[in-house]
Amino acid sequence: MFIIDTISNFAKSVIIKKIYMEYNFNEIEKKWQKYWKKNKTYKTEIDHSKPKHYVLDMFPYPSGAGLHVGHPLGYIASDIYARYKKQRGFNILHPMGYDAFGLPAEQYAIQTGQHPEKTTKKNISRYREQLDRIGFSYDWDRQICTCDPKYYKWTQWTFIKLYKYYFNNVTQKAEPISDLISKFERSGNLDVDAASDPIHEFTAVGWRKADEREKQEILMKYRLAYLSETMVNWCPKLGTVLANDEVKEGYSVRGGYPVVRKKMNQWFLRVTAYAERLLRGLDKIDWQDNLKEIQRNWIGKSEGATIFFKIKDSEHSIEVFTTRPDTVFGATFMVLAPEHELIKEICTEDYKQNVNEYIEQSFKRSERERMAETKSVTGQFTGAYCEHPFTKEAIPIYVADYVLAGYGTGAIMSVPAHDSRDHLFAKKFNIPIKKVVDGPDIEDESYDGTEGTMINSDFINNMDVNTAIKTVTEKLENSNLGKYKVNYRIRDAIFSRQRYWGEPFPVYYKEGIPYVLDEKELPLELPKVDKYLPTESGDPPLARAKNWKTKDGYPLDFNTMPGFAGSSAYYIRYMDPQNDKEPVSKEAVEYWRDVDMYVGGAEHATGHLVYARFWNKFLYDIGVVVEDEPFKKLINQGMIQGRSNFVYRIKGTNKFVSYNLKKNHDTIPVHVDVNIVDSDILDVEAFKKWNPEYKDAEFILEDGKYICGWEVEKMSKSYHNVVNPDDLIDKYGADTLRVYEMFLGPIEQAKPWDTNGLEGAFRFIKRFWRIFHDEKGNLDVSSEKANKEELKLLHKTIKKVNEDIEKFAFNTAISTFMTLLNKLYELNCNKEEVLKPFVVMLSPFAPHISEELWCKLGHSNSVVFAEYPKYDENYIEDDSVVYPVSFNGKMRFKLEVDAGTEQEEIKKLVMEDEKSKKWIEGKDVKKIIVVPGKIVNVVV
RNA sequence: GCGGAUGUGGCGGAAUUGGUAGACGCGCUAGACUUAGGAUCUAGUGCCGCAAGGCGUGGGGGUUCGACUCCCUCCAUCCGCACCA
Repeated sequence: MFIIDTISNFAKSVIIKKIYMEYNFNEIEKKWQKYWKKNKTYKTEIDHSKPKHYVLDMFPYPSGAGLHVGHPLGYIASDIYARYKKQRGFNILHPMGYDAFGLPAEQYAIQTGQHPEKTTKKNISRYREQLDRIGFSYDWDRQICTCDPKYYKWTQWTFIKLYKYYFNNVTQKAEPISDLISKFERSGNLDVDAASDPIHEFTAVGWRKADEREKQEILMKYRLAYLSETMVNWCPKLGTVLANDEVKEGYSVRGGYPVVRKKMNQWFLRVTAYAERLLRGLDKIDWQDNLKEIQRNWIGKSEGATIFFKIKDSEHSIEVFTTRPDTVFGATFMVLAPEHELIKEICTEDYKQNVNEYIEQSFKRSERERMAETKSVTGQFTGAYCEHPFTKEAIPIYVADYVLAGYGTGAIMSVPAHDSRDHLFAKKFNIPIKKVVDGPDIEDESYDGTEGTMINSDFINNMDVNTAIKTVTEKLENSNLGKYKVNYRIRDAIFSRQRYWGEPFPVYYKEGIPYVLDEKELPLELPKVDKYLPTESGDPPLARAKNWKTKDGYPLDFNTMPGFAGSSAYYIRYMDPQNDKEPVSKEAVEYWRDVDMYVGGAEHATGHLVYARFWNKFLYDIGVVVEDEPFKKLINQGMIQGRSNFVYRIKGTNKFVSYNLKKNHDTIPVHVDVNIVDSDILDVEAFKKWNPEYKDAEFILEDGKYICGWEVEKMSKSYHNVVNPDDLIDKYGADTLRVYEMFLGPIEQAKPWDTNGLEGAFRFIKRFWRIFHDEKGNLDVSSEKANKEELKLLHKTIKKVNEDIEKFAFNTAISTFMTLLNKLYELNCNKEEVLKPFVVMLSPFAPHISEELWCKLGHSNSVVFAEYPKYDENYIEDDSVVYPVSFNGKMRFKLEVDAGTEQEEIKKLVMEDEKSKKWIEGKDVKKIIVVPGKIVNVVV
């Protein structure tokens, strides 16, 4: 007790000190973080006596802005899971690293001339500081960093392998190019069924006659990493080419700069070769269904047929792909994509000018424009006709940009009666519409369905659609007019970037022909350049490097690899990060195998998660890894949204009106820094200081307070709603932050951040601390045996928490802890028999306080190594059951009976009960339903 | 347009397999201890109603003794893909 008769700062500081004496999270957290580091508590080694469990976070790009509270959400979840699994007897691999190549550092380098490595290193150490304060159980000795030459050596190594392998469609796996060469030498490419660019057939003689350049050109069409000229998404502002998924609505995803289409020579990865395996692999892995669906969509498999339409008065034919070969008799015109190579050849003199103009026009239209006009169709007749494969009728050929060059064959047979876009086109150009599937009227709208029988269709008349598809396809194959075909929407990934801050290609050019370096020469390190910009002649920044040549003097490639190169196989390097002889040792990969639990953002659904699966499958084929799929289970954490606060400025003044009074004024909402708002009440003085503009601001208050409005938005600097974890840790401690982030709601769901709620988690942690102590702050734990009720509570908690952690439902696990703690206070229970297992259970969530209490309870080893409490169902058996008794489904009262009471007996008890009378009065009891252990329902 | 998800108090969210809707927490109200409290504790808190009671899980309909949960339909919000032949 202390008596203070005047208010003084001294008194306050004494009181604050007292609170800190109770639970000084600052000191405790620092102490244990130091302990973990010193004792290498989280060091992981291969241990064949234990089952392995690999828990992985998507590694971050270390941006200059540091972490906000949304970033660690997934890390906290996976950390809890990893710590829990460890206490359950697993040997845990739980590493962290950095995806360190990337545009922002390079942009910064362009602006300041500072080497991106320098900024990257600085950002990494800032990230590390922030991560360390949250108390993660990473084995930092395994840290990797994609921009480290020791790491990217293996990215380059894999590229060389991809270059030296092709995909055999028959075996459905990657095989060495050298095997392909021996096949060519034996019998040309006649017997080869491999993933390749379009290629003409050649014989063994043809192969042997070819010179080096021709041979290399042929091989290039088969390699899994290949150089090819294509239309690319060129971003002039960034001076680089972007992959399709890096472009959104005609603008770059990073930076938001315009993107145009341009023809260039680029490195590609033949991802399409693995399309079927990428698709089938999804059935074997435990990912959220919506995510698998996105990937299926992305791969875009469709079955159908290719059909050749012979062009009149020409050698050529047009190959089309269709999923509806049954409608072939309804094809009344053909459409080629503007990029189609045959257009120039077949176009007649009369139409040449119009066609050329149309093509030019459509090239000019950006992706965005093309998308905006999906309702209208444009096109141009070429003057040419082709022949229907069965009826031999003449069919006009059009060019139109609703047909995409990159999908199927870039040409379609148009069946206006049964395809809505074709219908639109036919109407516009007055082309006949021929109905071939019996069904709804097709005058105003096409009938795209597959219910109905064939009409006007020669040999398939009266068949149903599915039989017709089969019959037509067979006929096409038998008469060499076409064949069965599976088509995929997924495209090969462009792998070159005209940037500096990425992995250099281990490629040199000899007489213009590309060759890869010998593996022994890796890593090929990034050279120094004077500027991080393209050269005056438009070459990428690497062209500025002095002596950018092999030791024999051949020029090296100027491109660097894209962001997904370094992130595609990082999980493998964590298994054996220091190995400089091979990507991963046999022993390590055979022990750790694959990632058991992968946690990260859903924004990588189509990028990283497709490329990494592709990359892994290739490494599997060449025997580097032992699992075909890299990520067995995957959880997407939802975004944490910001909760913005607003003040309402009366138009044309510097006067602000409180939220509930604003309707009386003409106001504009202004974002205000959430850090000067508490429970939506504005700190008026802080507001005045916040921005010089507001230093003379006036306020119209309500109840003496200024109430702010609020809205859920993205967490962003520009909305002034960013909350920094460091500030919260200073104020509440890391354990509170961890508990609160998990308590917020289901991990997969997007949810708004609200700092006010943090108090609840803080109270829980403080109450947890206090139950171990007396008023003086001394440890006070009873060694008395726990009674039946207490044990029942404990074991119910163990059961529920186990179930919840296994399914990543941390929010309900925490509320279970809160309930247990509340009950223990009610029961006045501070018995070690209950509290000890409680500490162990809570330690994955709040590791620092748990370590401290564990230590205080007399343990010399870290709680990390403690055994997880075992659930015993004998403790939770009840002697009696409380039945909710409902009448017509509405619960009216509760009835306690002994466990094991017969149903008939329960019915009798209910009917005899005083409280029942009121509800039965004047009505007939029709039926009584007793669900054992659950409920009684009386139907009246 | 196609595909997917979500909709529950003032707020974040619970609810096993169809069986007590609103656990747990925030906020709020009242009180206790206090010179004081951004500490702690106690009680209350879905809505309407003095009460008895009634109404309540986006709207409407259905199945069932019983529906947040299953079925049909409509609406809203979010995400992914976007002329995919």
